[in-house]
Amino acid sequence: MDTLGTVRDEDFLRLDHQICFSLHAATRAFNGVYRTALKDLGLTYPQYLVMLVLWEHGELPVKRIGEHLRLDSGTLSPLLKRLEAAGYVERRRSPEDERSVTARPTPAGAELRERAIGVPRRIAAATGMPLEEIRELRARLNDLTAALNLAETGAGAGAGAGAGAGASAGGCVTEE
Amino acid sequence: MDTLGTVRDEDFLRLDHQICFSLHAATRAFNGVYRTALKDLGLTYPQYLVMLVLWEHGELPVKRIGEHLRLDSGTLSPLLKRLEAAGYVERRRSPEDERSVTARPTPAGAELRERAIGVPRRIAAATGMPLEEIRELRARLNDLTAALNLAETGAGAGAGAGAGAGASAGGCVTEE
DNA sequence: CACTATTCAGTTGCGCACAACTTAATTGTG
DNA sequence: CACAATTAAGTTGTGCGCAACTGAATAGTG
Repeated sequence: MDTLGTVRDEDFLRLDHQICFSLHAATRAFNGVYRTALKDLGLTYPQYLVMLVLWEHGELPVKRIGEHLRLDSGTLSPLLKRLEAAGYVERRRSPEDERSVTARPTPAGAELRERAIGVPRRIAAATGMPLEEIRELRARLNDLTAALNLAETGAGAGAGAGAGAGASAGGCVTEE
Repeated sequence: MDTLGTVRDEDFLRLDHQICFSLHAATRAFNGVYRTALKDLGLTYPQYLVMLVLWEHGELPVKRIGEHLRLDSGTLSPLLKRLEAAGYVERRRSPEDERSVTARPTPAGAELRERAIGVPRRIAAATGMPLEEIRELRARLNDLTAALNLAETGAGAGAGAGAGAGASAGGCVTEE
């Protein structure tokens, strides 16, 4: 098996190109498929992610939505404003903490879920992958994300094994 | 093994949430790590991708860069303008086809490669993955991207096996 | 040759992502 | 209680990604 030490920097530049670009391209390909699938619903893909969270949890403070999706208020505030303008979401200041704003689906937003419920199946079909493989890939990506987030927030080079990768995933993605 | 037919739509909504979000999150985590790694060089991650292509191929028309990275002129034109403003890239109209504009690294851009050559190793270390696993993941993502692009550009539901997925990847990513 | 169709780069407009900042409310401490 | 530190949302500015469009150059057709 290759180790980091046996590969020349030159080769790394090429491999780097490939892995990071693959991820980049896969995400944009996913976005493209979602874009068409969500066009009828009038949702963008990030808006859809927010609605998935709200459908699952009901009313949530912006902060909590951000924790589920790893997004900050700079992204969520205008996004929620647009969802509110579209009539899918209601926002209001929390009575017990005036700093906090909670969002929840309106009746129209709840109804939207019925229309969105066929979307994931179409996406899964578009991947042409069996569910088992999709799950496997998901697990791999979660490990990767956890390792990268870990590496970025100070922890050493983290060069060793992939151990501990799964640990820091807690609280990130909505776990199953 | 699961097939698409044995899973309820409800469960799909949750799984969908997870796989597409995992990809989304992994890409942003990658972006974050690159952002810090590229800060010294004054490059963003997409600018780095363009420089990788130019370092490898020398002078290229905007069109070709876009084919390598799956980006259109709407994204590349302003990006190349910024790279030009930074002094890393030269642009000029092609003499034999006045519609075409070619870009190539300036001396400063070529010199930048020497400073960038350590970046991929740091990224690889941050993933905490052995190279074999990275390659495996990359292959999986390329299949996924190919299938999604295929599904989007007309071809039927593409629900069947993953067969043929690798085919349409030709011409997309810079192959090894 | 004239004239349409295509190709390529660039621009505009919109939404997302993120850093940096502002404002307001709450918490903690002397 | 007063006052600093923290927390939550929102705002601003920059860059990417993409759809839709413009304008110029080339290719193709009668």
